[in-house]
Amino acid sequence: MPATTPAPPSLAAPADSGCCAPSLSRAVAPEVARELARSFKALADPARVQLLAIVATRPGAEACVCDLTEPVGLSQPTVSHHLKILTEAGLLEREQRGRWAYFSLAPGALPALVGSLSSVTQVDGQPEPA
Amino acid sequence: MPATTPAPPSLAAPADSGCCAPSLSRAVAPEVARELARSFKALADPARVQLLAIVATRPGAEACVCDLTEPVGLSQPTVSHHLKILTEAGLLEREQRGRWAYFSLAPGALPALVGSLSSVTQVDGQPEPA
DNA sequence: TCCTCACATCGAGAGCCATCGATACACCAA
DNA sequence: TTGGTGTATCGATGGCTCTCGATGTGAGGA
Repeated sequence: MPATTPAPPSLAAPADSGCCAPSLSRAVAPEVARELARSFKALADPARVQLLAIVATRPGAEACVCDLTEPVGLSQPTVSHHLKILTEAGLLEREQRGRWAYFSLAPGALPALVGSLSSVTQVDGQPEPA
Repeated sequence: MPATTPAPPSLAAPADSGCCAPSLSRAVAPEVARELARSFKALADPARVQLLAIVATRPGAEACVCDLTEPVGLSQPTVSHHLKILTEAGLLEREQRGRWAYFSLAPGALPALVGSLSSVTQVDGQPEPA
């Protein structure tokens, strides 16, 4: 919808200045943004999304590495690498059980991430129906 | 909880095979995972998280490029680059208005992304209280 | 004790990405 | 038409990351 409004900037800025209001800014602290981005980076790989999904849909919601290499079609070191990233991001939990390392969804991690994103973008209360 | 269970794998697998069940897999289609990862990759940069937050918290929930360069502390070409990535990911909408390009949150984009993630990881119904 | 197995780490190579200055493009005003 | 201004694109560069084979590590079983 290319509205044909001439030039009224987002808020009450002097007509001359065009747009570029005085910069209220600081909508989100840089550290918060960095932390959020760090979490999303953990989700920014197809293999890791698949790993999360496979772990989540397993009976008991847990899986060992050998359960995961075949479905994602990657080598064992690579899968181990991705699992480490997911664990360090707090999305998975690791539990050594004998020779096997079991990975499970970290309870509440994803909802917390979603909540942070929502609060930062102010869409938590009103999910902006399409 | 480091349970000391000897070796009972996640589900009913033959004792000899250890773990590595027959691979039910296909918890999520590769294309779906790729698409989800693509969206999250757009959020996997602190500058882009900040941009989203700034746009969202602006009165009118829109901003032009010149509104954004200063708060994020990046050059105009770099901000333009990030905005393009967010737009191509469907998270922002671009509207040319005279000389200015206004960016606003794409309605429903973030909730949809959150929904996809939740359905893939099966945590939508039960948010797994910590 | 020795072997086997599951997993992590190491080191290397290839590709991707964030960032910038320079520049091109589009639009408006005079 | 000309000049000024807001944005997008281009090309280069440095850093990051995905991936693998090889190897190390620790736990169980014979």
